Amino acid sequence: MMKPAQVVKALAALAQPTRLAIYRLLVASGPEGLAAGQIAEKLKVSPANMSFHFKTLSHAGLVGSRQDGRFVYYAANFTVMNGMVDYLTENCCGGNDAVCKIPSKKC
Amino acid sequence: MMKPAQVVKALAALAQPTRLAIYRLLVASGPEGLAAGQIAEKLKVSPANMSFHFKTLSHAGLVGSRQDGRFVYYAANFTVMNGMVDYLTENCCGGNDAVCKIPSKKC
DNA sequence: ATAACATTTTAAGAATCATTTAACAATTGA
DNA sequence: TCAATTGTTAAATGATTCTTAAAATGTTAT
Repeated sequence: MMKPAQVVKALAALAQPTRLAIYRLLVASGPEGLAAGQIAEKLKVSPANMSFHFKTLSHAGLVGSRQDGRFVYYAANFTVMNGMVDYLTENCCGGNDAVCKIPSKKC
Repeated sequence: MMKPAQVVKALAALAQPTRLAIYRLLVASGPEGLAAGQIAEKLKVSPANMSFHFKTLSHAGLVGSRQDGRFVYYAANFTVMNGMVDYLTENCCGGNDAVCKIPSKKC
């Protein structure tokens, strides 16, 4: 189970319009990911601001990066998001199945 | 599907140690919820600060409240969290099942 | 080497957020 | 009614965050 501080960091990383949009683009792009510049262009964000947001997402463990030539490719890492959801729904509904409103969760 | 701004608001509401702890207590407490004072005592948070955080969680749609005598009971509302998770995982892995790493999600 | 390209770093300013204190409602019981 | 209990609101302060601009790093092509 993730530690609270790490969950907070992941939630905070996603709680920003630009970063949320970045993350969703990467989620939809699969393991190959996208180059920083492609995302910047698509979202109309300056390179410097892009880097700032990537650092936050990286530091939270939500994305990884690899360098390919002069491009840097970013890709979503689902481990942290899965952990985040598990943390939020842990022990949900006090163990009462009948009452549980979380799909894919057996309370 | 939720609007981005609402998702950001929900994520931001949970991206704070005290509020995350509050929410988890409520998730585990089921539909009956807990009185504000019980949570404040358990988490060692001042009433004023507690109210501040409740307002944030309420405004994000993550919790609801009802008055019972002189107590105010708060309870988790799972709709927004489910919507949040759906939003994050929408179109995940570019539709490639084999690669998907999200349990309970059929890409 | 030199220039062009892709991204990161640094520094600065404005905006937002969390916490505390004190004062304010609302409900119950004497 | 009066006092005690429960919780909210408002104002003030300190800390964090977002954005921009400028300079710097690393990579490729000429």
